[in-house]
Amino acid sequence: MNQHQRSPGSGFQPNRALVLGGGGPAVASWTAGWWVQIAAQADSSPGCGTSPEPDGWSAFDWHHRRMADPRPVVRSAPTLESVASVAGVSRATAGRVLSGASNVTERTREAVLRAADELGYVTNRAARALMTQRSGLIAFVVAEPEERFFNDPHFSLALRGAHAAVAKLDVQLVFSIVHLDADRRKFERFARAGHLDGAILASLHGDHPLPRALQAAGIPVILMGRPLVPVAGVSYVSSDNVGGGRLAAARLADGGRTRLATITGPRDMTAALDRESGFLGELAVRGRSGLVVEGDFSMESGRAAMTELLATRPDIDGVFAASDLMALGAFQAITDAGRSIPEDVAVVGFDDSPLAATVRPGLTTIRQPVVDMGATLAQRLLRTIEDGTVLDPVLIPAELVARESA
Amino acid sequence: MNQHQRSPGSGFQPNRALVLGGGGPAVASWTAGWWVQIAAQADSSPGCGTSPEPDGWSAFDWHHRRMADPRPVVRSAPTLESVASVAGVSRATAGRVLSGASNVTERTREAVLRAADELGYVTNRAARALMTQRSGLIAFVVAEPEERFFNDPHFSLALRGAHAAVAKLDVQLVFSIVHLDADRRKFERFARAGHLDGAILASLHGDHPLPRALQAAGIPVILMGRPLVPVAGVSYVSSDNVGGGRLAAARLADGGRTRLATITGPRDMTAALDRESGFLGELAVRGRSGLVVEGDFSMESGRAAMTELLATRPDIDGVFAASDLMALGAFQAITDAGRSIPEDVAVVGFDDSPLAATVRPGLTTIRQPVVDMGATLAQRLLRTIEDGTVLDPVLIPAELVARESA
DNA sequence: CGGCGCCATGAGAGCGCTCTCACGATCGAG
DNA sequence: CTCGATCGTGAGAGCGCTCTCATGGCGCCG
Repeated sequence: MNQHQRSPGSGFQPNRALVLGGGGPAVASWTAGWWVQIAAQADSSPGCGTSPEPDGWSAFDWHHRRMADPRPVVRSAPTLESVASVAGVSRATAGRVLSGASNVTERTREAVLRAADELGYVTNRAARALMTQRSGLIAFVVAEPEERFFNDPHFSLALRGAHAAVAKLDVQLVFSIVHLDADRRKFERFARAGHLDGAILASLHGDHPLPRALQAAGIPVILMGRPLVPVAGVSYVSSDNVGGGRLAAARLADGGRTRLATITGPRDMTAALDRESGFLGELAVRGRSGLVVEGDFSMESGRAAMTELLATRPDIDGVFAASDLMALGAFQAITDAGRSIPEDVAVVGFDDSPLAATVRPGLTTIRQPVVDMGATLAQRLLRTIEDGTVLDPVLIPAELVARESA
Repeated sequence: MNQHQRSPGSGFQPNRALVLGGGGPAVASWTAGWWVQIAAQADSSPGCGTSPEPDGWSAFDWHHRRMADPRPVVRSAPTLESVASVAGVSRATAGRVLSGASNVTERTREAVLRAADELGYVTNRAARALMTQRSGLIAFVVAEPEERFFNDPHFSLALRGAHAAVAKLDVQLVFSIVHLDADRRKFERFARAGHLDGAILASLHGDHPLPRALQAAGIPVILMGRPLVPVAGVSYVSSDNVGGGRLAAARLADGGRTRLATITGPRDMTAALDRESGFLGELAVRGRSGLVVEGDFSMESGRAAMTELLATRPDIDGVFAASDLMALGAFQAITDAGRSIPEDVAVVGFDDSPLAATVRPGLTTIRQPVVDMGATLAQRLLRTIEDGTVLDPVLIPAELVARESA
């Protein structure tokens, strides 16, 4: 269906990755402010024309190589010691000032700060971590196949919220996708070895072992979405999926639609189950019922489910898709079947993803404030890290965003 | 335009975040495998009903609090020392085995490995980092406002590629958005303090100071996209934007379109400039010319630009938008103007983002293999970190993906 | 059989920091 | 003026690891 045609390159060169000459010396030998590295064995192999391989190091080799590396690395980052000597005080006192302790004369305080500023001193995190058992690192972990994460704006929006919440603090976000069991074990090792201060876990299917494992390793955890099986001591932040499902049902019913259906998410996630039960529950309250087809939150599954629905019940006139992506898939199926939205079939989605507003007709959907959720997750996790308090789970209200599709 | 309507909550409660009782003890006091934390002052404040604030800690406070925290943290993670004693060897020998050095008898080797396995030993990264000056951390930095990052799939796809490339190694990705100057300084501090091993910088506008700053701090850097101003010792990976622009022009011209225009990206980025010059260059070769309107890669700017173009030259029949998002914006403007795609106006985008295939009509676009680029960036950065070699910049060919819109 | 070299191992010195403890100076109370 | 409390400061002990250097055992050559 799609024709592909290779680009000729700027100068119409042959069909492969181009390597540009120049643009910087091939051998590094630069000098830094307070750090000097000297590239020893040049090996400025000019080629590497095709995709450069990471020549299959294992994690093991990576460190091994470093050890074997004869390159002289001159350390010269300013240390607390040097700050102290410049300021004419002891290391202890300098440390006191820099970590904000009281019990310091204003005079010495100023002297130390001036010295630190002058030297461009920055606390060495490794050393600090070694003492404090705190790394200043929080992980944002997604337990989905990579494609899913990146196709669904949902996760990256949550990541954004978490990043924003953490941005002001001296905490950094480590990003990880943990899909396979091997990934998970690798991540667990990292968490334990890296003194990861805590982790936000998003999109856990079924009874995923990760929360329990991290918990057991003494690492505070918070979940995005209610877990299928509760884990003691692990809190979560979820949107009000049941309420959202209800809103969707009400919207369709109030709009006069009578032959209704829902395309659910994967049944091993509470988000899917709750949206479904909210939808069906609200219909039941109104003395109605609806068809149910299972999807997996992806656009393709939405299209397939809708196609199936249209085949089963050609007179269907209202659909609630448990994600916007599935709703858009449904859009395609409906259009392909020659029907129109919303005249023939009304569609309600879930998420209010950026796409919802841009498609035509605009997608009526249930908004869950994902960015806020991400921020809330980070904030509460920090709280738990700080003093061990495990806050109660939070349910964030969903709201209907009415556009043209229903 | 959009009506909003609040969700009633599962139980039709009032209009605010709901706090659930239960779901885990409010006070943490759990015991870990080899790590015990005891939550001292309970303060299980049940409220936090609205959006919980991070009660304004500075980076400073965060660590200060920790210091002031009287909570007894019993360290009991197995150390190299304990592994050694279990295996009946010295710490040095245990270390040798665990870091893969040779010069160890098979017998002792096995003994150490068994002991390590038994104790669930994991190398303490802080301690290792302190010695090796290597953190095992690589940053993926985006120098854009947050919205941009998250609205444009481009970046997250690159992040995905980088993550994939790094996943096998014992290296973790630190994710950061650096937009404001304050962000940048904070990040620089982190980089220097955290012994960040290297950084991938994406989407730099103009002559951004970050690469130079990191470079000066001795931290290897690689750029996604050619920088406007070259930085000595800093390599990059870019798609062949000029070639891509040419392909777009050729496609439109070959399709018989004669009244052409391009919607460019922001002129402070080479990606935008190169696509534009490729497009105009190819037209020039064919003895033609085209209108130019500047956008900023976002959908909204594409819509605005297209609206402007249609007003200026109502008879326009072919447009090259320098990003898919802008192309979709153009779609809207064209449709809103009552014209049809591709009959009245043909549109070519750039990126082949996931959206391109799903819109109707399908968007003809220039594919740049962003995921691969992300991976390549990570691989080359690792190479530089490893031995100081700065590889030559790489240009990755773009290719035309033909769909219905042109 | 003495001596040389090689090799596996252990002892120990830090990496840069935090934090405890001891010490001298200052101060108010008796 | 003396005594204990208070306070700012310095000395120093590690955190857990890597890596250098010394050591002692063994094989090999002369």
